[in-house]
Amino acid sequence: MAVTMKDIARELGLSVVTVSKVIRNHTDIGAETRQRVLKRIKELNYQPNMAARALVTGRTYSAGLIVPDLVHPFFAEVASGLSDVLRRKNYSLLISSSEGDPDLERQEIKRLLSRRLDALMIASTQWTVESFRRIEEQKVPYVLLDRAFLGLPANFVGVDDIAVGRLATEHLISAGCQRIAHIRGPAASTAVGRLEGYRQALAHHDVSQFRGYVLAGRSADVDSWSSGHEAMKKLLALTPRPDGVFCYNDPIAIGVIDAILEAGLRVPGDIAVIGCGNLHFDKSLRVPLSSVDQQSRAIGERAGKLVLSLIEAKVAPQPKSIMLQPSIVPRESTRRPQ
Amino acid sequence: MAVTMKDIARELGLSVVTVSKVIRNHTDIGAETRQRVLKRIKELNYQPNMAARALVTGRTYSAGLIVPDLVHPFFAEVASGLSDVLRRKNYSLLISSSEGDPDLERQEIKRLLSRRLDALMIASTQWTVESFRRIEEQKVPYVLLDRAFLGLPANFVGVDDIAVGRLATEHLISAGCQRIAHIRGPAASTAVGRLEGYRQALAHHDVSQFRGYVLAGRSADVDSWSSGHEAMKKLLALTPRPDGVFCYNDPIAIGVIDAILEAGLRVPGDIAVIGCGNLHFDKSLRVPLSSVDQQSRAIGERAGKLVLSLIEAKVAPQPKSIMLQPSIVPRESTRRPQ
DNA sequence: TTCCTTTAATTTAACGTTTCAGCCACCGTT
DNA sequence: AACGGTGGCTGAAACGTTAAATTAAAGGAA
Repeated sequence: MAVTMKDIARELGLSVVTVSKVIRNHTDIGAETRQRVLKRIKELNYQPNMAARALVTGRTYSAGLIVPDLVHPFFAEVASGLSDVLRRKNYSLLISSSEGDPDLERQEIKRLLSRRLDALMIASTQWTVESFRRIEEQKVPYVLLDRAFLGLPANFVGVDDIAVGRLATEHLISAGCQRIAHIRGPAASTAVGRLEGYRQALAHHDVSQFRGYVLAGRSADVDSWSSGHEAMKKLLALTPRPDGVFCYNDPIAIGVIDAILEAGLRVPGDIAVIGCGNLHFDKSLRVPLSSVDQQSRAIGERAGKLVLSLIEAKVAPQPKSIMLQPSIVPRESTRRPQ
Repeated sequence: MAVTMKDIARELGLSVVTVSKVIRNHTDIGAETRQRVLKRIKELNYQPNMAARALVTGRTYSAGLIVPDLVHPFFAEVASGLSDVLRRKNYSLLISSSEGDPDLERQEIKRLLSRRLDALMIASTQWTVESFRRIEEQKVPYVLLDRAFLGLPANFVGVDDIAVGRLATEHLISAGCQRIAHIRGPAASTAVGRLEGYRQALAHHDVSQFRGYVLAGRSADVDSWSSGHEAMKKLLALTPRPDGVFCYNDPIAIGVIDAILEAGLRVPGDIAVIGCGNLHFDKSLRVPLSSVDQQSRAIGERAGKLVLSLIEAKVAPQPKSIMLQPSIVPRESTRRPQ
């Protein structure tokens, strides 16, 4: 079917090995021969068969990425940054979605492992570390994205979630809020970290903590909006009523704002709101939304560089944890006169 | 390194072929032998080496997707739908981004072809059909997504763009608009189709067309917002001023709305606005945005089914063009008292 | 008994590369 | 003239699998 080295070698009266060496830029080929081969390669539009190459070298020049949701802007940006870095080094990227389902995720890990990828990157929705042991057995380097696992010494790239919680809460405090609630995310490390940062900030600045001020958004990513909307209705029923809300992510924050407005209150006048994710359209919302930037794209880029270095390394180096620092993007939803 | 068939065969005193046949469910294996093999496979967590399999069968069980921008919700949803369909049939998906750059796209096509993928799907940013000829030469089935090429009889899955333009424009007409402007997209088939639909609707309903009412957004996807914002400022300077604007996509529409509000006018009171894409957050915008739903996810799913059928087919069937029908999602930005 | 069929396995050869170990001719030394 | 080095190339083997052809043994029909 497609052109092979053998075809080229036969045509030019050379051995296959010679052609192979030209392609891989070996030095022990004469200038004239090299030119002849290159010329013919161009003419025939020859492309090496990566499957064959992979078989003998054991390297596929491709990496896998498993995310819970491709459509979520955070993961889309991570994927984009990643793909950018890998492309430059001639790596391909296999992307698959776990749909937030741990079983599906395990299955995908298995599938990707059977493709003998050079590395795996996973934003995991698992509860246990069993899958990762599997990966380690196969000696495939892997990097956890966004969500870390306590007690699993693995490579990790993500944002510093404690800092996220701390910055957001301090931002509300400096906007003059006195009664700050938090709508937290699901039981992953990210939500735990942000909650911890929230607590730290309140404690550090001597801001009172009230009963019932920390609520869990129902289901994390599936329709965050209604999750935030519901939670905010509960918060509005409390006495004293919060005057600031830090939300696990932006879609939740949007639901929260909608609930506040529906109740006839103003944002940020009565209640200030901050989210996390810094989505593109935050500035065009009914109330432009203050948010914490998670450095999504940078996470992808750093992860890309990290896996490339892992692949190059002959022996597996000590696992590395890369924590990126978040930053506040203030907008209308927290702009209050002091 | 990893477990191979040879290992299993040796341990059980069988030939490699027997093991291979068990894995592929061949009938000519005794029940007892089959059980022994399966048991050992489980225990060792054996996974077939896809590279080796691909080498001999010529099929990689993977497909490639090239999009201009992974972060764009439209392509993210297409990818998501696609990945869903392919996963069910045990296919993997290689995704790469062309960043909207035709040269990069050509390069990515080359890269993916050298991986001997079973099929390719491309939302192309090219001007010429040369790349596609290349793909045809290699006899790899491919499907164009979203953007078609006049005179290239290729498989295509996308929305009916003329219908998009027609529906949007008719929606504005039925909202009582008399002077309808259009901010069009770049020179791809999608923008051409939507413009055509806009023209058809105006003609069909005897609505006047005014000089300067069709503007091109500067650069398509790169910062559509400011593109829409700028264009709208030009439209506001015209006499007569438009009372309805149909925008190529939602980000442009958001920029348009912002420009209108900045000018001290009301949406939809003074000017109604409709976009295209039906993005998730449309309902939470400053002015909830009416939009045309493009069926992004369905496009991905249909494309997935189409490529699967192309892969199964022994001879390349007649190219098939699948046009999905768009639908209007009315919201505040076009809600006008008659 | 002999011959044919069926079942359950095996042997051999490919797939398209890379790796490794040579080989040969030529050159400059001594 | 013999030697060693070097530049430029080749042959054989391997990577892990599947496809095609073959064999061995057992069972059934004549």
